Amino acid sequence: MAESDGNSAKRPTIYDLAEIAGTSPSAVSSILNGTWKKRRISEKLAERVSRIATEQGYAVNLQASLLRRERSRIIGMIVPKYDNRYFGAIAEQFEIMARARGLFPVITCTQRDPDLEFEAARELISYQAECLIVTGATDPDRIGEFCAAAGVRAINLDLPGSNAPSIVSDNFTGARDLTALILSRIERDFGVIQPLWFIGGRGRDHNTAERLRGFKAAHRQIGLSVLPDRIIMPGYSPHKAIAAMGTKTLADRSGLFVNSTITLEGVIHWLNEQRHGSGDIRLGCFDWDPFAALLPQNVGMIEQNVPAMLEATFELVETPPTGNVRLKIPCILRGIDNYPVNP
Amino acid sequence: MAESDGNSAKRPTIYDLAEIAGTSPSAVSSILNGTWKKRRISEKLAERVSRIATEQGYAVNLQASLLRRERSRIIGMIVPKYDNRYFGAIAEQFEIMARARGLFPVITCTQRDPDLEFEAARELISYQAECLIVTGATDPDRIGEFCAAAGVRAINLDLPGSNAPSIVSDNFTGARDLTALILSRIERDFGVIQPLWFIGGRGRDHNTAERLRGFKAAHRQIGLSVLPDRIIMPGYSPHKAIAAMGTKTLADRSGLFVNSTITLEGVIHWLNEQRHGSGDIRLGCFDWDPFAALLPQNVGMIEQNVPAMLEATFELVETPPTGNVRLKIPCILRGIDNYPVNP
DNA sequence: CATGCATGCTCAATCGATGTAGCATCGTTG
DNA sequence: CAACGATGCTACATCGATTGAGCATGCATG
Repeated sequence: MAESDGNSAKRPTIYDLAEIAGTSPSAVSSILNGTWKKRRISEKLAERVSRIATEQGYAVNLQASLLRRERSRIIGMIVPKYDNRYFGAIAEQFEIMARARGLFPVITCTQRDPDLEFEAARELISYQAECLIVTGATDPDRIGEFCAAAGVRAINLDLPGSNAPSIVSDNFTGARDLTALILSRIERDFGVIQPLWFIGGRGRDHNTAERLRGFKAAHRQIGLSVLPDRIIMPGYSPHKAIAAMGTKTLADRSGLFVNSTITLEGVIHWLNEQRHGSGDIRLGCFDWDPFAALLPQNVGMIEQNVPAMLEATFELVETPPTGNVRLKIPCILRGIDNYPVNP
Repeated sequence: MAESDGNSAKRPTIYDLAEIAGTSPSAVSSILNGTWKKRRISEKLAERVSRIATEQGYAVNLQASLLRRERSRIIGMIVPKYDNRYFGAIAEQFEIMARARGLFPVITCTQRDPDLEFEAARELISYQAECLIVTGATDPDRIGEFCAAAGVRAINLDLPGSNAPSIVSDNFTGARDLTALILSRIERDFGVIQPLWFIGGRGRDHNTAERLRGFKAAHRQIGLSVLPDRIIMPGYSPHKAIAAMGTKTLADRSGLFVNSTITLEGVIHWLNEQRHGSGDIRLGCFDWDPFAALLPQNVGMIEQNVPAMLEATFELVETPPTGNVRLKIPCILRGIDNYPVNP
């Protein structure tokens, strides 16, 4: 970044304002931080100093202020991506709810990169965050360990860890219900009962494992067993999904369980290329997207209950739990009955 | 937030580490911030202190560090929402590019609320941000004025202001080209040449005004004039779009210019309710969304060139311009030819 | 053996805001 | 008129990291 011009005035401090107003820095400080009544500063001086502060474009130096205060009221969050509705909603709701509680939210995006996750966590702690919400981290325990050593509280959101309280969706039940829905729609629309494909995610990832467990449970419930070669876990990005599916052939009347909206992008791309565009496929997707819901093949989406998850998060923030809780928040199944695709 | 437990150790400082290591705080400081070679600290001591720092979970207190340093390297950004691909991409790219330049990005989301925008800007300046990227602000000049008074550089992104350099998409050309595309598709698919509807945004909003200008220019180009009662500007949110359209009747073979993906959500909802689902409508939308692109009625989307916009932004960050530049970044028209909707 | 220089550290002032302790002035009361 | 309380301020230490100045030691050189 360019050095600030020599001529452009430096940011004014309480010492500058005190000199202009002909008073002391202490008075200025207490006037600007609202404690002036308690300190018996006259209304007259308070008004004059406030006016000068506005004129000079004063903004408190939080570095200095927070250094002196015992609490920062900063609450940090790391999120992996901003490229889908789920994490977007988490970030937005988090900021709103934090502000409503008089806290200062700071969010950092970490690109699903374990090292960047760790560096970002360290950075937020350096900012004196009093609490860290670790969202969708690939290695939450590494961060949890550091937080513990630094004496900062950590809460895992979306993906659980073993050394800090965790709040996750009930992935098993959500996936089981979505799988059951897809299976029943295939039967209704195509008249066939057959195992589905599972596409997206990583096998070591807790949520993917849980969803696969739900996926299998729903199959078992109607006497089907899952075919191992129909489980494709190449990660989350669209192009990885496309590459992984490139090797497969998908019969008509197939059903797909798609593990995330970002994977769904790749899946749809692939289906369109394979001329599977129309009525010969049914799919459901874990996570909600308003436009994806309109895809003609789509029979249902799982919406994770972001407000409930964050409500639970802030409850843990406000009253730290004893022991290592793991909360499961039920998901919302949004069944879809789009216009008929087989006219 | 709950007070930190009395028993949990406070965060260690360089003084704590110095005592443990049996050395001075200065030595510890220089070892941990990388200036120790210049200060002729022995490798042996450096290693020992580093080890102790790791053991103790030390993280530098940025409040103290930044207070002393002359530069913060913090670069702030405010964005209105995280609920669409455009702002999500801006936020994500901004963080990546800032980090690549050795800067510390801090982003705040302001809900399109002018007061919150201003408060957030003030807060970022209080964090000692050296530069503020003001994205999609409803009142950028208010923030620009404050930044000028505080001696902090501001750059307007997405929506222009009059007192700071601005980087905006070429909304006029983008809208004109998209409008021309929709008009030509209506002629091709329906055999009619008629004015389109314009839906979404606010009339006083610069981008909406520019897009409307492009919308009108494209009509003029083929000898049509725009009908004033077909211009609906109720804001951006889906439910506002639905409410505003509730009063209108849309003939078959109509064409719609939709001003944002978030408005499009409401439009699609309304169309489906009105049983306009299938092949009797064509629309185009300003802003890109991968799933919205698959809507059968959709004939094209404008993708704003986020990488180019941020490239230009960081160029301004690095070499502050003289005078009040306003850069226009061309958009990308993504024409879509979805599977036939009139089988 | 005095001098110079390199090595390996420590000391202390500093950044800006905060808050406790304290000072000066004024009016009131016994 | 002394004592006291209220009013309206100021002085100063403090938070943790940084950094220029400086100190002590060891070794080499004339």
